[in-house]
Amino acid sequence: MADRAAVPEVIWARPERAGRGPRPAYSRADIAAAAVRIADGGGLDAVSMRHVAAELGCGTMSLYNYVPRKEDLYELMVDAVSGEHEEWEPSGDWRADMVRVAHQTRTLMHRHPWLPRLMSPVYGFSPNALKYLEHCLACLDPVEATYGTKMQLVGLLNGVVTMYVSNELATAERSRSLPWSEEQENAVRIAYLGSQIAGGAYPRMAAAFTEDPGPIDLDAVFDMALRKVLDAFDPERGQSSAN
Amino acid sequence: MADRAAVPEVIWARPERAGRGPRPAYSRADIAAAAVRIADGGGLDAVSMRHVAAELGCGTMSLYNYVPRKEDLYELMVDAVSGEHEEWEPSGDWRADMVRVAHQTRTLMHRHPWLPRLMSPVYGFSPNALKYLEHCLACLDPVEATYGTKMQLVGLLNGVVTMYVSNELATAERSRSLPWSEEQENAVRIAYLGSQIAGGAYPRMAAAFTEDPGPIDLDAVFDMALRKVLDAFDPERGQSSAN
DNA sequence: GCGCACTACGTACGGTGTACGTAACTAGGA
DNA sequence: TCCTAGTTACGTACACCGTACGTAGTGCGC
Repeated sequence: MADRAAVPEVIWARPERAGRGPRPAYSRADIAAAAVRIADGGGLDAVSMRHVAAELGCGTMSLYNYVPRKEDLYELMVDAVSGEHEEWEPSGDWRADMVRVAHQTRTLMHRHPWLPRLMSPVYGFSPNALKYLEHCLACLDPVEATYGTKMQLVGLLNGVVTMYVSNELATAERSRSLPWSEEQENAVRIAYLGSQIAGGAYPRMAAAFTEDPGPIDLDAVFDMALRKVLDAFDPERGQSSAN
Repeated sequence: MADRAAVPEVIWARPERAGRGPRPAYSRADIAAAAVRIADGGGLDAVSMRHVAAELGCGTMSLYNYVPRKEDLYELMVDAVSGEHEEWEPSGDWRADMVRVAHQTRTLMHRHPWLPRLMSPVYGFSPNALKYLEHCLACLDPVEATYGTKMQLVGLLNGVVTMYVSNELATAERSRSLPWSEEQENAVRIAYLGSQIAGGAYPRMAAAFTEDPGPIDLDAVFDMALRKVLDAFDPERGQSSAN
């Protein structure tokens, strides 16, 4: 009725079970799980209302009883995998705890490579996101700072992790929808890059690419970036700006 | 013919003008400009092959002579606006230069709010991206570090800027496609958040939201995050990790 | 037990990316 | 100089998308 009207709605605010009518055949968790299963297996682009409905075993339009818009389906998915975040008693060493949080987020994103693309601050208030944030703030209890600053740290850390994993996954995820392999594409791009650099217009880029990088350890690079960000927020280290 | 075969291709490697046949009616720059115009005006989702072709004034399928896949159209767009990056003679103060670069990127993203969504490392080797990277490396000449480390700094800085602007723009961009206003949606979400917090399960979140934030100055927050990241990379400051 | 709100779902519409076929055109090789 | 192969131009068609709408059937609250 007037339910589909142009009034904003947060999916978490509507009850799973309405008072009247027949009892819903699926729970929100069922739906999220189905969508996550599809995304894990076929990439985010495989998540369509039709596919999810088929995976659930119901008609396409029945899904709209549970999920008013596809955007809400995404919100369900993000919340579901956010629930995979393991929590622990804060150790007292906030840096160690935050490193652990970040690593956990990274492995989560490796397990669900579509997650970075859905990472959006507007999903920040789903039930499991609230739990996660509360846990982060608990880990930061030893830090002398306002909650505003702590939220900034969590946000920046999440952002950096998301960025890093996005980069790690970008080519892999991209090649999923392309009719050629990741290696082929890389080879062509590097060949083109080489031809450009050979022109001499980009001397520093040329130097950067002839420089022996040594063995590249993605994990180590990730760790280093992490530590740098945490260093920047450590109140015990000298700082050039007020917090 | 066998040109559309499953062989990877970088759009920058194919010549704008082929030897044979009639001369192309549009340049790559024309096409990129048309797409950018549409995205600026109607959001990234308004960029469809049909719309761009119409904006150019040609048939839909004619576009495919210039742009083999839509993905390449995106690549054209990112490169085009990357060309708006202004360059300057490095000042010798690399921190100041990098701050300037970051601010420029941010204003660029405010001018083209669809840019963050298209920021992908696979687009990193377009002509204007090469120019941009070379300029960044030139600004970092005073820094004693390998090019690898410098590239990491540029990457991390870009990532942080992208993250920040994404967050700034997320709700605004989202509300573009929704049938209600951003304020309405925010009000509903905050109301829900309040109801959750009132439950008492998230004491720190509750404290964070009752804490008087004072006047929030997005520019100042951005500047602070920026400085923290730069601090972390400054070799003249003590550091807890090898570079 | 009546009525109504809810569930279920088929159909249909307007949009998307793009494969394919055809016609016009032009530059290189004979 | 002419021929022909490769390009440009573009209409048609297909599979798929999100979702508005209408119609049954179901079971709770009054």
